[in-house]
Amino acid sequence: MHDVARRSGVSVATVSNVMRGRGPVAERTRTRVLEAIDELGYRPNQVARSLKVRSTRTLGVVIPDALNPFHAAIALQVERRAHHDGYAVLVAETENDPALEADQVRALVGRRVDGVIFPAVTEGSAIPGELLDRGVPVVVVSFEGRDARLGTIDIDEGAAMTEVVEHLTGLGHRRIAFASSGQLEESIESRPEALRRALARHGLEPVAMDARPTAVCCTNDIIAIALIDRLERSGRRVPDDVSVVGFDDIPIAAHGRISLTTVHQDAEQMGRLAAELMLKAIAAGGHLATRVAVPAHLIVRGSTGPARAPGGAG
Amino acid sequence: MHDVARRSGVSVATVSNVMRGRGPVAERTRTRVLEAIDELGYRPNQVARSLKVRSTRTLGVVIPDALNPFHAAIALQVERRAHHDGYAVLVAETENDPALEADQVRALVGRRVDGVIFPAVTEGSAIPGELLDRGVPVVVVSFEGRDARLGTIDIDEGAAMTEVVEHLTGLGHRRIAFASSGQLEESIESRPEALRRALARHGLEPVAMDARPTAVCCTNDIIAIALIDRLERSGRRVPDDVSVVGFDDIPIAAHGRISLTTVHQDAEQMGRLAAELMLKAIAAGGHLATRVAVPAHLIVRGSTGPARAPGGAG
DNA sequence: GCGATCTCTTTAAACGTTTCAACCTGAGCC
DNA sequence: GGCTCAGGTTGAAACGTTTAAAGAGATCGC
Repeated sequence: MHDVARRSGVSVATVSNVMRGRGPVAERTRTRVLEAIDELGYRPNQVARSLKVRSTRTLGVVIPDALNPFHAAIALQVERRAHHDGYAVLVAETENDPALEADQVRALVGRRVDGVIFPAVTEGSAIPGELLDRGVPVVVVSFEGRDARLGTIDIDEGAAMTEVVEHLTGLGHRRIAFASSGQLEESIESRPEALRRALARHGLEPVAMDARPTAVCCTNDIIAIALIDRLERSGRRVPDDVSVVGFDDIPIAAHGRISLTTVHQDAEQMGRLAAELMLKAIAAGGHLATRVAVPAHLIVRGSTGPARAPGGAG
Repeated sequence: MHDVARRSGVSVATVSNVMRGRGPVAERTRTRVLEAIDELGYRPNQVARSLKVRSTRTLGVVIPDALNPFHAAIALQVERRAHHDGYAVLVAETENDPALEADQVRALVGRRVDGVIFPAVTEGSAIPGELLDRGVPVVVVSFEGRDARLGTIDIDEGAAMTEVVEHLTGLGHRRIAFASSGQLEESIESRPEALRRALARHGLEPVAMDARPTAVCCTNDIIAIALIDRLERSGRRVPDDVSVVGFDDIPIAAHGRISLTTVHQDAEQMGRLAAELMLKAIAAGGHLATRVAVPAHLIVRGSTGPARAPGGAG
């Protein structure tokens, strides 16, 4: 910047003015400065700027697993929307490990991100609260409101699970199980609870996986698809022997050979909304606690079918 | 930091010393400072530090499509490795759009990333060169060396395609096509060329998709899997009517219902290598132009089978 | 008892911006 | 001609760190 100033015979303050487009600057000067800028290939140093204006124009996205297309899609949308407004995004993986999550968030705080988005927050985590205490706006996409100060993209899991249960019971299923990744640390999991409640309304209870369920609901599509593979490799056909339902509706779920009955969520919309909420909160200079609900509904495909021997043993 | 200094009755320089763990500091002082630090919940401002030390400890990862699990896996590994060394990663999506790519890279330069990694670089892009000119180390994962100054994770597509062609011709296929995403802008695509050369060695030439090929090689697994779906929805069975081979070996390819014959690449290893190359280059203070080759080899699964009527018409 | 030598600590100048207040320079006005 | 006033421009102080160089006590040898 000094070089540009020297070369165009003005002060750095003026250069700053033309870069920022504010403050009055004579047309002649402006063009002279602009020339100098591209002769020198000058690119303003955002870190200096960040230091001065106390804003990094950077968002943190804390994601449990970038390989889950649902999470990836949300993160992608956030990135797009953020880039559009001149924000960059720092992604941090947690691998579902609370210690790593804490570590990552610490790093983000150190880097002074302007806000952090959790595309999937773990149930008991105190992290968002800590961020809010530090004055960092937070938006989570989550099943239900928690700390009132944070932005929430709400998905109505209860309603979705009700649809699932009605579909399944309508097909004659009574022994229904819930499946999630083994290393699930009672985290993220509001879903088994939602299922339990929906079943209860039909006088049912979830059964264990080794109780030969005729249908199983999975915590997400990845698990569901893996389960189908496991079942079929061990000789049980889906949906003839057992029905499987997923959650998220990732792209592969619609593939003819997979044809997974699942709960559809609009990841693109959710990501965009999350980013917009965040951007708005930042612009408003504070935590605007908003909650926006997005619908989720069942899509019936080929992985669910009539129960084999309704109510009977396997 | 001033607060910490005041509270513990020392100068900011001393606080800095204890934070950085360098310079001699008396045990008594150190503990006093540490106490003050956590009483105040002080977190050093990395942006100020970055400005001073002229290093942001941040890497840029420029990725065409975060929804492609192969790219996502590489990015993920980079993030892990980088985090391990105290680096953060800024991800930028290009959506295969050169203009957006340029824009994103400009943003990264403005933010003074210490290096940028391209998990998949577009063929004609001048971008890496520009970065190198600015003194920003670059590593690309790519098919062949280009600018000698950049780090390259090399994959031997020629050898892989040779395996593919041998497998296919061994099954009696002679009319073999190549398929890639429609909006492919002759970018990334060294693969059709590699296929062409491998075929030539058997006296064959690729045919067009509408010439009723008996086998088709896809530019990646996503395309291959989508192709299978399209074919089957239009009544042609895979592999009975047409064989399909992919590239990358993303996780779903191994699923029993998909069972895609494909070229396996170790994304995890590639990501890790890319990150390590970069970290090493940064530590060495320059562009250490290294090329590390990773093997890629064919995995035969169920999506390829004997040609129907060898050499004959569909 | 006095300089030399340690060990620990502080002073102050960066790093590259932004921004506020102050400063010019003409022009317009009476 | 002196006044105000507006448009342009600039000086300099931040922002929160790091780090080289200088300082301040102790300790020690003689």
